[in-house]
Amino acid sequence: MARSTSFSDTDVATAALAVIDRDGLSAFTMRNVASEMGVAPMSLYRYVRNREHLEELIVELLMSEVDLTVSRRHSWRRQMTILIERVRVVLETHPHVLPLALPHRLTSNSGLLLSETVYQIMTDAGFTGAKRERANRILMVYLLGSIQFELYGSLSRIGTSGLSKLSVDEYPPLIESSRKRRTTTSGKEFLSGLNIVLDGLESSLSTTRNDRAL
Amino acid sequence: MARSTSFSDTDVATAALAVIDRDGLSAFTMRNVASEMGVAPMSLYRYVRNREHLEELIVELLMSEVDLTVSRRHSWRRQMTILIERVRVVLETHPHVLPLALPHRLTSNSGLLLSETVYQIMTDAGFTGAKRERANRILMVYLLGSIQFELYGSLSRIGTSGLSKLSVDEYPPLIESSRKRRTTTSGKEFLSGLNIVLDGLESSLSTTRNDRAL
DNA sequence: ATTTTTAAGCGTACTATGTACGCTTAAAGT
DNA sequence: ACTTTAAGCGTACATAGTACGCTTAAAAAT
Repeated sequence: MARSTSFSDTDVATAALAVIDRDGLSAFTMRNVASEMGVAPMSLYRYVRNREHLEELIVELLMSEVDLTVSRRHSWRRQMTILIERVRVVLETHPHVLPLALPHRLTSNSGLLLSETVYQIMTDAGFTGAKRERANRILMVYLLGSIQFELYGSLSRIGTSGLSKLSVDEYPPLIESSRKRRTTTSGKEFLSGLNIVLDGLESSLSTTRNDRAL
Repeated sequence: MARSTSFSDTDVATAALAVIDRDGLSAFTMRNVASEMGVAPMSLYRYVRNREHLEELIVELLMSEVDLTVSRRHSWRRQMTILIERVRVVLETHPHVLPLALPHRLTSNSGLLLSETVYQIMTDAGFTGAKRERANRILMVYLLGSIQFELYGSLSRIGTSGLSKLSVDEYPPLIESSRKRRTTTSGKEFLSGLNIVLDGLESSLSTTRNDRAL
């Protein structure tokens, strides 16, 4: 009965993501995103309720980039490794978004789908009841913690060497390069650590009681 | 040769922490903190360079609350459990500060001391070289991830706002799990998960190769 | 083709916040 | 009492989110 919308949720999120990837998180303002879309600042509010809503759209877009299909022919460990590694890769591709992604990941539909997939793999692997709950939690915790560790851990190391006053947003190329230098290493560390966690989970699968003495 | 300072770093951080604990993170503004200290907004800048500096002071204060002394008579698992649990308890006591604590934890002196203590325990436990690095990383990752998970991640916390829009048919296992989470204390989950991680680490201690087939 | 309807698009403006600048003044040492 | 230096702060500005309401384009109805 009236004009149709010019932008989809994805369009808006894509524009915002472009701004963040290009100019850093501090450049993520409603005004900049609107400018990226070629509209006036207030026009953006025809598509999002507020900034937080826009953040949700961004995370939704991000998480939807993760391919959730895994062949069931693989062992559950391999399935899990493939899946979690994919998330890590996607998030590492957009390093500046991480501080947004963490708080919003579970309110996003795609985030829930990821959890759901992890859950499914654990179920097929034979985890049930409390063990499944715990396994699911540990895996998400490991994923979250690793991402966090890479993000702030490596940056603060730079800071120690005398660049601490530089913010991520002010010197994106510097941060970028240091990140790339560490990526292959951190990728190995990530998988190695994941294996340890999977070891622990695997042994819990065959144990009757896990509340061993501390 | 002139007037002496009225406030120490700790004084300032304490005031800021009081504001955050009482009124939440959104109330953490330079003006509010100054008001809490009984001075004008700009007076605060005699004690901190900027807001980020103040954030560092807060985290420093927080982490210094963690008692790092652990009896070496205990097994390394128990020592580690005690230590990490203490951190969790402290952070849980100031839930609103978490979003600040995560980015700043490694720039804080106390944060580094914690890492060192963990490192010491792992060394005494017989971890060396790459295994020790990995073990240390995994433990910090687990701690960070768990805190993050409790803050943003638990589905029960999202409650109505996040899950209500999802039909039960779409995500049955997740709904089921969020129900169970309400009955379990996060502390128990935390320790249970930590045990799994420690299981994995313990087995890595006796294994020559950990790059098992994926 | 004309009219009607409804939302797209946006100019204006207000609020909250961080903080630069520079003046005033209190207090510590002489 | 005097000098010195930083504590304390009033003023002011830039940035960012966003409420409000007007204008207008485009789709539906006639």
